Order: sequence, then structure tokens, then C-alpha cells
Amino acid sequence: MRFLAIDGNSILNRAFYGIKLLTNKKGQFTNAIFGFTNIYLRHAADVQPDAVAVAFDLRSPTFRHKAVATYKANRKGMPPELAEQLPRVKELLTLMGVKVVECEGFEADDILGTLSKVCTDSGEQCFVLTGDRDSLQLIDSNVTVLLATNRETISYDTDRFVADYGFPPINLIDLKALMGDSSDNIKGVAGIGEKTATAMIQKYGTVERLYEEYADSDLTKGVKAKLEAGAESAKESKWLATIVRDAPIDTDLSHYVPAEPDSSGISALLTDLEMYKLLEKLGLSPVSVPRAKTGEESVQEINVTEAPLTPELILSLTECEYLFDGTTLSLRTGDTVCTSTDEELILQFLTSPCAKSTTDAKPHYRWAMSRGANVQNIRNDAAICGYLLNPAAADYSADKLCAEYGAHYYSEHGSMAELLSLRGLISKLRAEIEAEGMTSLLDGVELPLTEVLASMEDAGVRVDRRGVEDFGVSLSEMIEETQQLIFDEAGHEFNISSPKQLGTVLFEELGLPAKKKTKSGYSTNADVLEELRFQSPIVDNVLKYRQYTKLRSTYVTGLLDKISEDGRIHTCFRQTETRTGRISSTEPNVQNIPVRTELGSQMRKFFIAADGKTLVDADYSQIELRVMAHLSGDENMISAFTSGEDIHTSTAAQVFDMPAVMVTPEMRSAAKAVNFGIIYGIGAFSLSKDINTTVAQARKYISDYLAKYPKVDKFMRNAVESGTRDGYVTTMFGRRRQIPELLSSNHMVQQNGRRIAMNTPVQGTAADLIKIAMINVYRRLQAEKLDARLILQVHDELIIESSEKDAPHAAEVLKEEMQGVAEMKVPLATDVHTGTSWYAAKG
DNA sequence: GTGGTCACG
DNA sequence: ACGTACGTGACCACT
Repeated sequence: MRFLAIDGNSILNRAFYGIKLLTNKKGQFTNAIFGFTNIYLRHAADVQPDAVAVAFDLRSPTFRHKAVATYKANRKGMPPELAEQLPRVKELLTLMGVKVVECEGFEADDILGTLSKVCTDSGEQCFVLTGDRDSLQLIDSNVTVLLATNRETISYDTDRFVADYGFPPINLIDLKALMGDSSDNIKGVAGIGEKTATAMIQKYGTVERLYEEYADSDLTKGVKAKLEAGAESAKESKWLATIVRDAPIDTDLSHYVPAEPDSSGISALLTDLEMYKLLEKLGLSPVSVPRAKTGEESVQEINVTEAPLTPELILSLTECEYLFDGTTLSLRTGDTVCTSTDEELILQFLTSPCAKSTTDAKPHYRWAMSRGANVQNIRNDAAICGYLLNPAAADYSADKLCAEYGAHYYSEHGSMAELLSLRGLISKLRAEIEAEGMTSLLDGVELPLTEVLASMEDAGVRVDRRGVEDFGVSLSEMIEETQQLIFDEAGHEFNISSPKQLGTVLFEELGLPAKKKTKSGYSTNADVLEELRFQSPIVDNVLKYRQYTKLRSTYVTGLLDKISEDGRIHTCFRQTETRTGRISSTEPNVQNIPVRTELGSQMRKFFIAADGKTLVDADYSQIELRVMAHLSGDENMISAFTSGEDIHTSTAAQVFDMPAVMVTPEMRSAAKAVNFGIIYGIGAFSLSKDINTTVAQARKYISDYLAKYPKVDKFMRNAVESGTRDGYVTTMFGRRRQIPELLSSNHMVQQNGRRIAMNTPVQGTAADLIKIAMINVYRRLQAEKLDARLILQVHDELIIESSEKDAPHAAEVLKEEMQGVAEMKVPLATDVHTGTSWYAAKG
């Protein structure tokens, strides 16, 4: 028999600390359950056990054994985020048919000790899965310990243990008797550390033999004295370190053969926990949460009949749900369902006036636009609804949404069942959106925006391929040269792009002072290198090398790969990606094209208008600070903007308490950094680093700032307070972001939550504003029949490609719609420029 | 797949 | 004692 014995507490701890905090929609923490289950499944698959036990600690106030007062007093209690997950792990194991073993007054490792001994005594093979090295003492010819670390699991048998420690596994307790273990409050012998203790155990084997023989040994006087003084403690420590092997538990191994799993119970639990990947792995499907009857029809009650899709039918449709994957259309109207792969019919359907509900409509717009048509009247998009309700979800596929929002769903993808689930799902999603006050955000912003984004993707932006290629060639030459200089200075060749190899060269071979460390070695990032610039010429060259290779690989090569046959790149703007409401851009990302350095900004010369056209570029000036002024209502900040002064100068004048004309460039630059810090949810440490001053000075800047802008201070406090109270914060247009971090007992995580609470309303409102502007610009360009299209958005910047003739008009539309997007307590200012390349159009 | 780095707002 | 500003995406090295 193969027996798998698991230290539940130890593995649960690993899972909890190894995976960032996750919660389900109800705010229940789930990360440890998720991690534990994955670790369990992985090892069960590896070991293929015939019987399994998962042991948990069960400590009562009065120990029946090891009744030493201070025993394990050091061990901290579980954080509440973990404690609440414990019962659900046990529940899940029980549902899977796995036996959970607990024994009052004993710890999990005592249970493992007992079970593994039974295995050895009866000649069975035992695998002990734990994250705790203490359990290595259990190893013998029948017992293997699978030691789970954060990275991998090491399988320890006797040979592996001896290779690592140099003595047999059982003597691990002797080692601990000498060196102690602070985490278990085992004292050991004072003054004896790991090195000395290991050497002694390698020589003498046990503590007892050591004490019999040490007097005659060649140990130094000092060590002998320590041993003498610690004799009692060593004895007690050994006893404490020894795992119990006769705990009063069920020792009939046959009782640990797993029972038949309760599939529906597992499905229900994992659905509740929103662990859909896990469900999939187990070959189960999510189950809908039973709900009180609301009079909604259930799928079973629908008696659908299939009918052919005809032009007449399409004309008769007033509303319906549909799915479309680029080939097959399926739709439902009343109790009739239709499918078709006829492109003509599909196009006719998509462009018909029928009110349509679907999920993920943007590809449908793209499909129609590429055929010169436009989709009409999309009234609901399940993915977008899901995003508004929870912008932090991993994805918004129909199955996840159905499972989460309690709509019917039967597993096959793109199936009729999915189509039939859509109506229930959408009515559920809309009800929640209405309840949370986001209906106008959905209908007035997000749904209309989808068409705008599709149109921008469809239009794309022209790229000067030859120009990019030539730029790449000159970059390659510069890289070659710089690389040679670096090799000369290092005295040998190495991979400069490997942070590990670079760290070795800089900090070991050349002996430069290492400033920061990362998890895996020395930090070599630009901040660190910047500080070392004057210590060795190699540093400057490394910085250059980094800049050149970044430009070549990400922007030259990366971009060339994405140019389509029409000579343009068509990015994907993602509408359900960011937590704040911004859109993101991929394949390629057009929102991070270089601009801050002279060399990098050259890239923008290759983003050009088509022949006979020009680019019109407009960006908001300090939109986030203006949003902050509006949301906080701070009179001082508002008047800074209405006066038309430079905001950073005016901030400096306020903070340093002097007239604006006295503000030096240094003061303005410090004020600018503080303004940024305020938006991000200020911290004195980071501000001090940013503007190269002391933490105390930075703290003073911040407090002076908040004193001058008291309503900003109040706004910040309120964001944190309401975020903590409600569990979420909102933007000016009602967009919501849940912030579970605010409830964390981990200080760092909670601090991060506070910054999120302060930043999200500002960043999110700015995102709302430009989205609304985009819709209005899009509509006006159409209404006024301009030969001009929106093509790019970069968070606070919009770019139109326009015929030369219409460019002035397009520029006017852009400016008006961006500045007039909403009634605000401060004016929204824009900078508008025209040019044939992005570089030129940036002014 | 993850971590380090760096490009943008 | 530890880590440290908000939000993204791409590429490279390395496991």
C-alpha cells in the first residue's frame, strides 16, 4: 500500500503566504484554499496513493502531553484571513473523500509521526507531505518526506537526507537539541549554532553520546563550557523536538482509503469559491446557485424549436440574444433558435435594427467593419457588464459569469445552452448594475464606446516600415559598439541582458557597491545604475545598452512584426482589463511608445498619416490634478486652475508660501513631484527618493501641501474611510472598484489598499471623461461627415487621422468635445497640434 | 510560468 | 524588521 500523509497546517501556511490574497465576490478569502488544493492534487497525482490522511493541529488549553508552559508560545496565531479558510479546506477534503485527522492536544506532525510509524511497522510505503523540515526526522526505509518549498517539492529519502546533513534522519532531533529552533521556542544549547551543532552530530550521532564523550574530545574549552552549561536544556530540547509517534488516532490504514467523492458537493463549493480553473481540472462544471423563485423562466421550461435563418425572419426581429464566433451565428427569438454560417445573412442580422444582446461585441463590430458595414443596436454585452460589476475579475467568459451571477449554464462552449443562458444572465447582470447605480455608465459610456474602439482598431495607424528598419540598423550598430566597450571594461564577454550575469560583473568582479537586492540577487535597475554612474564608465555604457536594446527589441522588431498588409498596425484596445476604468492596448501596445528621451521619441516619426492625410493630436493638460480639484472641491486648488497659472509653480508658491515669481525651477520641480505623489496616494519615503531629499523634508512638503489644500486632505481621508466602510470606491460617473486590501491584517497590503482608494477615483474619473469625449468626437465626426477618424487613445490623448482639408475642422471638434465633456469646477484644458507624424503632431 | 527591467500616462 | 507612489504591456533570462 502507498500511504500519503499530509501536514495540513504546514501546507496551508505555504499556500497562504505563497499566493497573494484572493477573495470571491462575497469577500471571502480563498487564496490558501486554492493553493492547498493545487498542491494536494499535484502530489496525489505524483504519488498515486492507495490511502490518504490530512492532519491538522488541534490544541486545547491544557495539553495532555508536552505540558511545558512556554512550549510554542512564540508561534503566532493564524491571521484571520487564513483562519476563515481552514474550515472550507476541511470541507473540501471531506467532499473529495479524503480523511481529515485531528486529535485533541496533538499537532499535525504528531499525527504524521504516528501514521508513518504504523506504515513502517506493517511494511507499507509512506509519503509525508509537509513544508516543515522538522518532519525529516520521520524518514526511514519505508518513509519518504516530500518537502514542499515555495518553488518546488524535494523528495527526501534516507540517502538524500544523509547527503544534505551528513548524518541519519533520526539524529535531526539531536541537532535541534543543540542548536534549538526559535520558531518552536526550543532553546537548545546557548552559544551553539547550526555549524557547530552539525559537526558534533556528524561526529557523535546523538546528544547522549556527545555528553558521554565530549570531555575527552578535542573541542575547545569554550565549547565544552557551553555544553556543560546547556546540558539540561539540551535534554529538554531533544524531548521537545521529538515528534510523537503514538498519538491516539485510528491506526487501521484501510480506514484511510478515500471514499467516493461527492461531485455535486465539490462543484457547489468550488463554484461558491469561484475556482473555475480547479473545477475544470477536476472535470466538473460550475453549478448555478439556487435562488428564490423570481418568476424567471428556467432553461428546462423553454421548449425551443429550430428554424432556418431567413431574411424575412431577420426583418421581423425586434429583440434577441445572439452569439457569433466569426463563422457561426446563433440567435434566439421567443422559443425559436436559428443558426447560420451564411455571411450575407449574418451581416444582414448584425446590421438590422433589432435590439441585440450578446457577450463580447467588439469582434462583431470588427467583423462587420472589415466588410464595410456596421453592427447596429447592441443593447447588452455580458462581458462589459461583468467588468463594471467587478473590474478585478480574471476574465468575463459566459461560463464564469453564469456561475458567478447565478444564471443557468450548461458546460459546452458556444453551445445552444450558452445562448439560452444569455437572457437570464443579462437580466441578472443588469439588475445588479442598476442596483449599484451604474446603468447610465453602461448604456451611456461603455456600450457606445465598444463601437468607437472597434472603429479605431479597424482604422489602425500607418507605420513607415523603411524608417523603422533603418532606425533598427543604426541601433544595432550602436549596440554593437556599446557592447564591445562593456566587454573591454569587464575584461570578458557575458550576456549583458542577464541581470544575474550583469550583477556578478558589476558587484563582484568590478567591486561596485551593491545598493539594492532583489529576490534573486543584486538589483541592477536604472535607479541603482544611475547612482553608480560616476564610479565606473561601464555603468553608463550598460545604461546605453539597455536603452538601445529596449528600443530595438520592443519597438523596432516588435512593431515590424505587427504591420499588416495595409501598411498599418491595428492594435487591440481592451475594454475590460484595468481596475480603474482605463482602456489598455496590446499587440502591439500603442500606449507606451517612447517619448521621454530624445532618442526614443524618434520612434514617433514613424507613426505617420496616410498619403494626403494628416494627424491631429490633442491631450488634456494635467487632467488628473483637475479631476482632483473638482472631486475635492478645494477652493485653493480650483483657483490655481481658473487663474490659468502653471499649476506646479502655483503649488510651489502655496507650499513655500511665497509669490509665484519667486519660485525657482527646483521648487517647481519639487512641487510637481508632490502633485504626482498626491494623486498616487502619497508616501513620504517614496517622495523623498523621487526628489532626492530626506524623508523628514518630504513629510513636511506633504503636510504643508495638505494644509494649503485642506479639502484635498479631506478627500483623501474620505476615500479611505468610505472605501473601508463600503468595500469599494467610485468615480464621478459611478464606476466602482472593490478594494479588499483595505480589510487585510497585513499592514503593507492595507497601506497599498489605502493608496488604491485615493488614486482610483481620480484616475478612474479621468478615464471616464476621455471615454465620453471619445464617443462624442466619434459621433460628431460622423454627423459632420468629416473625412477624419479617431485612431489612437493614450489615456489623456486622442489622435485623429484626417484629410488635409478637414483637419482644421477635426481639430476644432476634438478640442470642443474634450474640453466640454462634462461640467466641472475647473476648466479642462487641451493642447492640440497637427502634423504628418505623431512626433510632429505632439507639438 | 515568473521575475526583472523598462516603455508609457 | 520590512518595504515603499497609481495604472498598464512587452521582452528577456531563467527555471
